[in-house]
Amino acid sequence: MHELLYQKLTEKITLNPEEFETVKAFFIPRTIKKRQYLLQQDDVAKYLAFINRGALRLYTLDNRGNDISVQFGLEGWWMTDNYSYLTGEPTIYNIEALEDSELLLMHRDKYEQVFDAVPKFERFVRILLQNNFIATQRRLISSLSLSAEDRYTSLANAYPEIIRRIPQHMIASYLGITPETLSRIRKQLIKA
Amino acid sequence: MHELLYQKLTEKITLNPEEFETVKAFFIPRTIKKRQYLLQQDDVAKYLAFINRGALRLYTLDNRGNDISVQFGLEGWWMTDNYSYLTGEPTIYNIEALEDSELLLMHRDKYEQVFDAVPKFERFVRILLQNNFIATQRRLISSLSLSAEDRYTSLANAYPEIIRRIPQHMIASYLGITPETLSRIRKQLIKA
DNA sequence: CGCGGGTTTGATGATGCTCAAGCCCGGTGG
DNA sequence: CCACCGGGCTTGAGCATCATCAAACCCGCG
Repeated sequence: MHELLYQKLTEKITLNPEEFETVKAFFIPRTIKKRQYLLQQDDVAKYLAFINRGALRLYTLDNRGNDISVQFGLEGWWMTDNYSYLTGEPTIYNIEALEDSELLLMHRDKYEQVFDAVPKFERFVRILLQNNFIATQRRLISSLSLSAEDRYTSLANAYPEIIRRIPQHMIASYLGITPETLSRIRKQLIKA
Repeated sequence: MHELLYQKLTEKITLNPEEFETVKAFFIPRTIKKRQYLLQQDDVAKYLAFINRGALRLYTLDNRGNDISVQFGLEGWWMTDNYSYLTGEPTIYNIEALEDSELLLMHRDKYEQVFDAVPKFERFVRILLQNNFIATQRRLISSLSLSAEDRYTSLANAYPEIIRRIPQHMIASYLGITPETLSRIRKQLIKA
């Protein structure tokens, strides 16, 4: 159950067995079925989720009620609304399960405690935040400078797994285009 | 010279006079003239800059050579390429002065040392990174969901100072539109 | 005074949206 | 086991938004 977590942590920081056991004890395993929610708008993000198996989506609604996919998560990825999780303010996001999923959850009450118990874990979380920031900035630049087709192909090259497992209309909203446009782009690409 | 820095730090963390003196000693004052560069593509971001006076712009070139404004900075703001600054990898960005500016610079060699000397400062930097991430995510959502006109008006409402002091074609590239389109949008808005 | 970069204006065209309809396919109930 | 939904994907036609290209204008600076 915790092998993937161990692998992902030790990619970024070195942990001896006792330290890993300590960190591990802070996580609550939970399964969540397709279409269930881990977080809903106006609630506080109580959990930081590590995805052991399955697929999640973080999205929000714009002022016209359109659904915008902000982030997807697959095995080995982390999901939460960092802002709400860290500040305790209500969130503007929703996190839903797109497949039956196994999660490891860390409650926000424990957040400071883990850092005291295993200081290296704080470094890990900072690296995670940092990487999220960099990835979001790059995505912003592509959304400002690339055509819809280029944005799709670069997503498909970087994360083929996302294309395979995530419904198309959600990928469309992630790219900032309509489902119709994405359908036409795919048709174009198959011909070429 | 350091009043604005003091003010900005104490908005987020509490520092006693000695602690502030310690932090202050880590910064190098530097003036930079309009059109000079603080950072150029393929270099390593050696400095984290606090803007005491003036205006800076962080931008990059897309694959067609178009200039994209990623971030602006005015008095009281911080500028660097966090990725390059923290990892030591070469940057893909440029930072140029749009006005004659006064900066307070912290060299990346000192970065870990300040944290040892004044641990609270680390908290400050994390809050800064965090806020950058949240702001970038929000901007991504607007760029995916709002029209060019709505993006312009919300920027103008949130940061009128930016509109006043930054050349129009740079604001256009920040919004992901051409200078011509921005000119027409402004004309429209004046009529209404 | 004239040069040159930035902004404006106009005409045209491409990209992607909207609205509407049909299709495909998996899930549900008879 | 089959028929019938219903959601998601596709297709088409017309349209809005924004880009491109070209030219004129404006104004600060040398």
